[in-house]
Amino acid sequence: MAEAPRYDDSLTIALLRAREAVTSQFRDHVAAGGLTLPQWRVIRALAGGAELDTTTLAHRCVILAPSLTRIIKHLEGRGLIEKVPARDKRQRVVRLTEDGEAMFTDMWAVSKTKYAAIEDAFGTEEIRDLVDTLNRLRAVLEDKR
Amino acid sequence: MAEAPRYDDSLTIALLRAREAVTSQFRDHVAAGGLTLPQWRVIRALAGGAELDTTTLAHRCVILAPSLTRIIKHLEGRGLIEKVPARDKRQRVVRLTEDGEAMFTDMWAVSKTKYAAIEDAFGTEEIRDLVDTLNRLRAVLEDKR
DNA sequence: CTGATTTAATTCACATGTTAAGTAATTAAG
DNA sequence: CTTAATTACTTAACATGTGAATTAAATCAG
Repeated sequence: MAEAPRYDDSLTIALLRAREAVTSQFRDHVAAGGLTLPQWRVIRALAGGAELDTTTLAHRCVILAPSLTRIIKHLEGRGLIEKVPARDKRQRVVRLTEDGEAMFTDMWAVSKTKYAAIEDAFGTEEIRDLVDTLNRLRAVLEDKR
Repeated sequence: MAEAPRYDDSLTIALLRAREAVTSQFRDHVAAGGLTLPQWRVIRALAGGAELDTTTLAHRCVILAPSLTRIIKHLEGRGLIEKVPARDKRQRVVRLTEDGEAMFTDMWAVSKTKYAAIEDAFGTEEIRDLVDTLNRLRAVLEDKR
């Protein structure tokens, strides 16, 4: 019989739980605006007039291309984003509509306070260190591939 | 126009990316065994003869109950896990079959080396600190609710 | 310029995430 | 003992995750 792995120590599990703990702080607020968290990440990435293609958006929002295709279709149908003509006709470039910018502005105000509450609870510097550590870990693993 | 949020600094994004970077180290190996990562987490949680109910399993594997219902059905259909009669007839208690234990033993050997490779690349102590930090963050946020 | 290759998205198929509603068994109130 | 409340899952419906195949446009080789 194999040794029983210790699961509480697992980096994978810790990351899953921490991600859930953090994102759940925002989920209800975002849902109140009729958005899911991935949809909100897209809105946020486009805020301030940015015009981004699908590949860039997918990377910044950490969403896979097939999911992003569906999300863009959804948000476009709701009138929150719109297509922008692109030189390269393979690309789909999008930006927020006026309604989309308004939606962002409304929700961002509250979202900021929720992020601030997390910083208050855990420590601003500790969070900065954590983000730095996570990014270094990612860099190391991506080099390994 | 709203201020453009800085996305690279976002704790949420950093967690998403780090989780993806870590889990992707295991995905191909697990897929070679015909399993998904959530399915593998269930196998792993049951390794060594453990008999666990759905609620415990869901918590340990960080899988929501509806997903776990499907996963259990799937793994049972493949003959990797089996039901165990429970006193409380509301509960669904499961354990690995012989095939399931064999599957775990085979895959765990390689999985361990992959985890060790991550520790080599990033530092065993750094990872322990990171896991600790993630768990403290989670504890703080869960208290806040 | 033509055909082969590469790139950017989309579509497809299936698995999981997520919330809400439903079902059956257990426990608690009286 | 009987009923109300709770608990443990399950089911349903929709959104996203994931890998493979497809389509269309741009680029490259000759």
